[in-house]
Amino acid sequence: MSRTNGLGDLPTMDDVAVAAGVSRALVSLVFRDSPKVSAERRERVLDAAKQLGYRPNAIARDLASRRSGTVGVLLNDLHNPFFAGVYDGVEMAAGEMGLRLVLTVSRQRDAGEHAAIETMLGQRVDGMILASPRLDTNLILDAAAFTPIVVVGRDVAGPNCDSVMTDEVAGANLVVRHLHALGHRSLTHIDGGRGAGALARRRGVVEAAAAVGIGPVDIIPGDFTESAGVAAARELLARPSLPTAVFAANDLVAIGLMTTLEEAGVQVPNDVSLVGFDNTSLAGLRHIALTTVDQSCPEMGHQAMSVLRQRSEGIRDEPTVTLTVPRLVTRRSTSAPRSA
Amino acid sequence: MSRTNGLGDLPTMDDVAVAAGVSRALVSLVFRDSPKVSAERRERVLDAAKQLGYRPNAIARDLASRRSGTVGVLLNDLHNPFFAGVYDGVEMAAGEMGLRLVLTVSRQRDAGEHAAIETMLGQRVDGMILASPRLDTNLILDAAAFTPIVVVGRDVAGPNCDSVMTDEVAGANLVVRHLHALGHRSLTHIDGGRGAGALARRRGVVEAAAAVGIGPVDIIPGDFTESAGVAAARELLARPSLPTAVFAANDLVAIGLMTTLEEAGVQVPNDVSLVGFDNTSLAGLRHIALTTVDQSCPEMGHQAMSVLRQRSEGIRDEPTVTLTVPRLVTRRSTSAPRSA
DNA sequence: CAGGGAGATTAGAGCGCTCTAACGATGATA
DNA sequence: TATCATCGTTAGAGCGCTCTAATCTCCCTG
Repeated sequence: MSRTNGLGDLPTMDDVAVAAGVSRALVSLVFRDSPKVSAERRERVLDAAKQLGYRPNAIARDLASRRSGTVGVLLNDLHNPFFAGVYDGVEMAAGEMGLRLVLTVSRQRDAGEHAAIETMLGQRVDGMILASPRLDTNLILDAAAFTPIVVVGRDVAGPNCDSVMTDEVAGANLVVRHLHALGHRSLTHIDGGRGAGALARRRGVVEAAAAVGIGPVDIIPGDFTESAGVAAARELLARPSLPTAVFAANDLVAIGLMTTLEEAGVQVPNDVSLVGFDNTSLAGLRHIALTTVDQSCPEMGHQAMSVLRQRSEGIRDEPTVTLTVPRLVTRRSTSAPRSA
Repeated sequence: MSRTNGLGDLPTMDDVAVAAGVSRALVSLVFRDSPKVSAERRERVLDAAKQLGYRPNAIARDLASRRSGTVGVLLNDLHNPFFAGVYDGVEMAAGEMGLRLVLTVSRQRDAGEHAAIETMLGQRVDGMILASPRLDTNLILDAAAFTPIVVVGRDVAGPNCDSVMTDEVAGANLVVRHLHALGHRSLTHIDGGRGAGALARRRGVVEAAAAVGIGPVDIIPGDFTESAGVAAARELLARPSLPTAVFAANDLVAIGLMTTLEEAGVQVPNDVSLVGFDNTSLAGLRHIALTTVDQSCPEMGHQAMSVLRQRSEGIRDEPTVTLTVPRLVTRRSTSAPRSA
């Protein structure tokens, strides 16, 4: 993109000022909705602006005012409805607060995340919300030295950096108790690997299982993608016998599992009960009907914006981790084990 | 977000210049990777910059250089995987061309779209890609007076404005011929309403149906959402008899239909064959297995960026509509009608 | 009618960078 | 030795706005 538009130069505030016969400062006041402009002048300025097709240059405004008025939002994977949910909440809160948002997508690559964060810092965003980043905690904290950061879905609290996430332990507890109540006495967990919150989730599963007396949890490594679910299913199918219940790292993984298992003739939930995490729109599809944990993505997004504002207004000082309360959503992918 | 970060002021290029004992102009050259800087000076500057934690201010750079180097991308609905696909293509092309992207999401509201476009114009983006906008054509063309625009999924060609979309007529043809070949002799179409491309799609359906001799197409109004599918299904269920085949405006609508029909005990495809459009990731889920039309979202996104670059480099001058070739993806939601 | 505000308007100095034109130093050329 | 490119470097004028402090009106008060 070498030239801008081939349409000549756009009118500036000075042009409007001349056309309206006032000073540039007055035009500036008009466009910032200042109450100290007389109705008559305001109208004259707006007329002139419309006449010229003037539109304030946000770049110049941001430079002169030394603040961008924007919050950067980093989403990891546009294909995962989890992020759409989080973004909904962020956007709603931003609207309430009159903030602009700058969205970037890192496509699940660490390098992409880092580059995206650097770009936002260069943009001088007034704050950043990182949704389920995979990036190294230290690199995130480094960035937090320049602008307040709120991380969603993972515990990265530190100086100038807060977190908003679900109470993973409580969530895992809900799942384990649900399966236990159905009669399951063993459990396989597909791990989320380096995905945000995966560690806490796994720890929660192990603890909860121990608490209700379900033997050592069988853990299969994975990540947060559908293909991890497919891979895990293949591994399970290669074994002499299937587990009665599988708790996947998230919905996407669960769907990969479900698909692959059913292709192999395994019935869900008759042969294997399946639980996901996130309660994405996918889980709710009647055809999937996945039992899962709702961590209220929009609420997390909304909270993230609130925390960010509190921090940048100085109300908040100590690093905090805000936990949302998870909720079990029971659907048709879980039932009593065949043996029971 | 009143104050920036409470961390004091960030170092500027001047600070780096002083620290390195050179002029600001030289520092500027270094950060723009100019070949005319001696290796020794370059290193000295980079050292000083690292020392100070300097990061170029993109806002100032953009203002001084009179170009933002960014392309604005407007996505309608983050929950529809269609947009994730288009974005993938846009991002890939932007990466190849070394352009920054600014993403905005309008959440299916016309007012949101308009505001988002205004914001991007204020940002002085070097171009805009609008994915399936619902906005009035004239408003889009107005915006095109300020910066080149490429519209994806809808025909809005005009001065400084191009379109990239699937050959809707060909797509509709594929579907109609597929259903006809299976033995269907009547067809119901759920319309996409004001959604991008819906008009062309409907026209294609009607024409193709006439061409193969399938009677007048039964058209039910709707839009591009899952709930439109639910509503359409309710309407169908209220009738004395069901159609043998339904072609939904897109995958989301088809899924809404499928869910609601099956809840009512109707079997897909035994009782009703169902076809979607977009070949989103949802359609491919084994549990959905929706026959649909692939319009290659990433390819459209990629093409959109190419067209945009051609236009801003002046290679392209006449408004053009680029068509991608649709492809029928046959899955389990279609079969011969019961009567056949 | 002087004095004092309150309200409306403006001058002017930046914000942090880019970019053109000019500069000094160096070595090649005549 | 004077002349001239060439290369690396720099001075300085903006880019289009914001924002503080000053100014200018107009009206009220005593």
